[in-house]
Amino acid sequence: MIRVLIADDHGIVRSGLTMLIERQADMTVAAEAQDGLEAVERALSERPDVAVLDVSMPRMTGLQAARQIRSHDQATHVLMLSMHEDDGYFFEALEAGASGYVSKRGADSDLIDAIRTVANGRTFLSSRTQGALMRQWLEDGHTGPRDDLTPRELEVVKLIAEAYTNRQIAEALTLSEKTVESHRGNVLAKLGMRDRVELVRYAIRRGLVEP
Amino acid sequence: MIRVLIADDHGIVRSGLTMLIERQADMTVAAEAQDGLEAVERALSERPDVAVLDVSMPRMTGLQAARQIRSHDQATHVLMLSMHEDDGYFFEALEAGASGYVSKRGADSDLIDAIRTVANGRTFLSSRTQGALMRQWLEDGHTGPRDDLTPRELEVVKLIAEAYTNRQIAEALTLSEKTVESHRGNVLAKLGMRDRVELVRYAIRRGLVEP
DNA sequence: CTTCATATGAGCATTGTCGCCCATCGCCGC
DNA sequence: GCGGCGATGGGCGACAATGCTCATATGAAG
Repeated sequence: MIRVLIADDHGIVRSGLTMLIERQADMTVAAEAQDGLEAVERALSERPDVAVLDVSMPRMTGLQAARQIRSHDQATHVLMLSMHEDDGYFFEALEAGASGYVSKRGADSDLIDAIRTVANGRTFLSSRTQGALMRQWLEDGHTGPRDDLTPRELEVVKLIAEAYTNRQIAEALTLSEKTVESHRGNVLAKLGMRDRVELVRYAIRRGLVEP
Repeated sequence: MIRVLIADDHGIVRSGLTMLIERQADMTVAAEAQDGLEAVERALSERPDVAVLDVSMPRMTGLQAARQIRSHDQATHVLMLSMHEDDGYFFEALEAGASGYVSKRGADSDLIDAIRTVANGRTFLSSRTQGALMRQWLEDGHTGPRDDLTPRELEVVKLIAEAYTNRQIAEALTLSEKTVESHRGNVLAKLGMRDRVELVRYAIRRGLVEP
């Protein structure tokens, strides 16, 4: 019996998913959550085989929740549910430890197949595009490291996205303002961005901070 | 028997809604559609009692579809389904001829109640907030403020969150940079914020832009 | 041992942002 | 018609952010 955790902030969607899963002979819904934080709590207490997480949820995104769950419990496999198949969260989801990525646009059978696949410890991709992307991602040696950014740079980006000024970041990290500017400048160059506004969007996409 | 049309671009959501409705003794799903245009076609051919339309769909939004359906067939009542209860589409939905507005965040029983309510030609509101808004809307003769922000200010905020500089916004809107700064300044004051970084987060929270 | 990445920091010039005050115009409600 | 608000803009000053170049120390990788 595959025990599944459902996390989605839309009650109606949750009901639909639950009915879908309960209709399968080999699956049962172990818990439901209506936001990311609750998803992490329920995942750690219920220890389901599969956690189905919506990408976008209040309090904590699906990406952040996936990181939390995977870092505490490798036995729970994460299946990410997204609105659009072409959104930018695909790679981030894999880096956050997700074993599968399914679009809500897909058929319900896709979701069921995906749950069975990731429950067995394998990886599920919902579209051909993503299959190609995945192969490229693996070939590029992205198997271990998760970032272009160094830990220090990540810290700075996080604070920038929290609306800290360079000076405030310098104080918070006990650095010179100049050093903060260096890190920020290096990050902008690495990501091909122009200003902190783009960085904020990046940080939110990556689930580094909450909107 | 209440005959229902389901229109949503997310297959998994469609399945959930269909199961939910088919489980009711007095309802049946007469048709499904995966975008707005198809929703109009199916509504006009099947003439369901209730058309449940997602606000955001490809090819034609739920709002446009509602207008089309209502202008051709007053017998079909439209129930609008939205992602967030606080999005700006509430008033527009009513103006487009919707008889009800339900958030996907609500419980499944809300949706079922809403379908029965609008099938009887009455109006359904899914949340207390919307009840209050509705009363105000009726009292004000639908001059309802959906935000603290004026339309112009919303435009500017949107562009700020898209990483436009003041100068670029001025060009895009054919304005002076000074005017853009005025709008931005007024918005910052209204929302009690300090800089554009906070505005970006606000805009993303509000769903004005994608991260 | 040398090379490379990371972290740290400076100087200087340019551009962007923000706060504050002000003015005009048009529209709407009383 | 008066008063308020929204949209439009100007001016000025202070501060923040960005670009560019450069320098140093450290530790890991070769």
